[in-house]
Amino acid sequence: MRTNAVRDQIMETASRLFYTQGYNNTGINQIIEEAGIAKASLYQHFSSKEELLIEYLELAGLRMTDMFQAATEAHVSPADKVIAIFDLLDQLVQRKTYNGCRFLNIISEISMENERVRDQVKAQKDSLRNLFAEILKPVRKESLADELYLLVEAVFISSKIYGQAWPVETAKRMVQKLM
Amino acid sequence: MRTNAVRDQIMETASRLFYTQGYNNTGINQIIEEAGIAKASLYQHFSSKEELLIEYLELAGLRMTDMFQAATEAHVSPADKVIAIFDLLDQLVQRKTYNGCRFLNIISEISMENERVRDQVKAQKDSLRNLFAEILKPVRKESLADELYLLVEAVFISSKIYGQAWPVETAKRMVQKLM
Amino acid sequence: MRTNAVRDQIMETASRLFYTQGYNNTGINQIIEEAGIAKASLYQHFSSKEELLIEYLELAGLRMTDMFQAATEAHVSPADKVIAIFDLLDQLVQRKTYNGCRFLNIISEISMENERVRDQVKAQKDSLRNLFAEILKPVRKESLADELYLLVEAVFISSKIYGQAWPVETAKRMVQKLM
Amino acid sequence: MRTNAVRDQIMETASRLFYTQGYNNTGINQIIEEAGIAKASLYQHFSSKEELLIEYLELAGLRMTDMFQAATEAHVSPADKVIAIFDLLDQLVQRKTYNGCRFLNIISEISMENERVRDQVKAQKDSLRNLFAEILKPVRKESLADELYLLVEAVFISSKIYGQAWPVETAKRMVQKLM
DNA sequence: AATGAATGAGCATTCATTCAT
DNA sequence: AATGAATGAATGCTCATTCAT
Repeated sequence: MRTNAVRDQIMETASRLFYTQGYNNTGINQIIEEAGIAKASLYQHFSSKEELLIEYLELAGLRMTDMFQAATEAHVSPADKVIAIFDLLDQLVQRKTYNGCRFLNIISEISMENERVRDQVKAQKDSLRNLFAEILKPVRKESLADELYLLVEAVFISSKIYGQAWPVETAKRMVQKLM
Repeated sequence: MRTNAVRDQIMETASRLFYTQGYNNTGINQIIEEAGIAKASLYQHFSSKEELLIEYLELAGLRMTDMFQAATEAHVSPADKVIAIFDLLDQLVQRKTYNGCRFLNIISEISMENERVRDQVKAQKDSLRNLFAEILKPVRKESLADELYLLVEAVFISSKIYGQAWPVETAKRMVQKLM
Repeated sequence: MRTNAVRDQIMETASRLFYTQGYNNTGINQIIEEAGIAKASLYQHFSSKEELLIEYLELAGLRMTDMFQAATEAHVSPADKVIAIFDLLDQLVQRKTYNGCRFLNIISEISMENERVRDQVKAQKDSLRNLFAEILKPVRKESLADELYLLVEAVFISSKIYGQAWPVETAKRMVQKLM
Repeated sequence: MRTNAVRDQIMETASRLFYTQGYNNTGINQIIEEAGIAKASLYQHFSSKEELLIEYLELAGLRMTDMFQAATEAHVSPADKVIAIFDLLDQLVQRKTYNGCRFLNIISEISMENERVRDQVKAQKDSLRNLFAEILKPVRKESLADELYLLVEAVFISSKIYGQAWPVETAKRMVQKLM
């Protein structure tokens, strides 16, 4: 699969709109208009709006996984790696453009019967749980992994609700206690 | 003001559909069809779909607050009260019909610029945080309140993603550690 | 038919709204709301919205005829009577609340196939033509009557379009020439 | 930009219906049905019903202006040109399909607060006043222009009310007197 | 005489998708 | 590969009118 400028442009536009406005609130017309392409061109590259959604989740998943992975690599000790992840999280949720976790947003918009979407979300969340598990394996604290994972979810969602710093700060304190 | 059967029937139908399918995926047409009433009858009782949403959130908020409150009242010690809340949570998220927290679902569907909805969600979440704070006041552990709140959110959302028991069980273990 | 406060209140409200907003742009709901009565009460007094319209035209016709008649009575000579009519017209079309002639407005809103409405409009316009004819009879200038009538219509409609004084002033000049 | 058959078909249908039934009494559904197209196709060409109205007025304005202009061109003297205009008017208002002046009909249907519509109407009427003014300039009788304009309006509106020939005949007699 | 509740038909508009070129 | 035009189905909402009390 070669790189394709038009396809990338569509994906980039759709991603931005899906995140800032939500999937259901974003129409095909807005996507093609802001991407500057014809409607039929979109359907040449993506067979349906749902296909666009799946790929959006794939892409967002890769990027998010990379970010978390990268954040840990500058550190050696498991504790420092964990802290680095929560520092990254801190940055993410305090951005002005923060509008919640892409995956948590989607599962509230899409019926849970939609297996493809649900699997994408699960896969992404599993990768985070695995990251924690691998970090904690050397110190035999794998059982902590899902606890930390829960805190990440808590931060994602409550930061969106309140638009304030206390949720991530509270979570960080909890991390200290738990480790 | 007598009870109004039609109005209640509309609200009940809308509530069920908003919860099981989501707000955006539920059309007025489906509501009136399943409620067995005429379209104009719906608009006689609710001035808009958004009004229906607001009242749905109000109602759900009252019920949820009552449930949590009631769960604590059978117990005396703060620790027992807290445990009772997480036991209730356990029951909720393991129901077959569980489809996430109504409030977390909505904030992912509705633009955050919608102040009325946002305020409803915040109010509901604040009431939970207050409940924890009041429970913990006698033992001077108010600082724990928001930590417990975060765990509740984590359980709500990750239970929806995974449809499994481990998130709530993990959270309960964390509660033990934290208290 | 005794006087009836409720009925009069409905008629007064409907008249005001029909004139300021137009017949089609005025809903039954707005009428009953602003009149402060129940919907079924309106239908107790008027069998349909069209009935309301007919009576509105009757009432407006009576008032308008009276006004023109009254304006002439302070004068003796036909010329002065005619001038008095155009002076009254001048006042009417320069009011801030002027929104065109009620009858001309209606015939553009209602299908011409509606005989009842059409007859009301014709009757009103005929009464004005007759007034001019009777004024001019003593001086054997009945043929002028319809010319003056045309000028009145011209003033009504062009004043509405332009919202300025020149149409009525121009018409007055024409009257001088013609007499 | 090629001619567009569908667009023209929509415009033609809308024009016919707006004229014969009025703007408010013509629904989008009737337009698409009689034009034989899908609803979304209409909205591909016209962004709203109001847009359809504006274009209808533009088109009608061009045609009307052309007709009046053309009527004068066969004549040389100002007097003959003026007479030619009233002869054309005579033809127009005596057509079986005559249902009033499109512009006068619209201003009674649409709120005067609608600037776009009001401007269209004024522009059309101004063009007629200008035509008279230019015709009369060579003989230094520009002051007559608005008098003649008023007579045209009077003919338009009273012909609609009565559906008879006397209004235009009366107006023609007045023109003779005035010139 | 008066009412609040209920209705069927209609409104203008937008949706994701497909077709012919 | 790319397009503009076309579509059927659905959207949320309003209309004038009627009914049961």
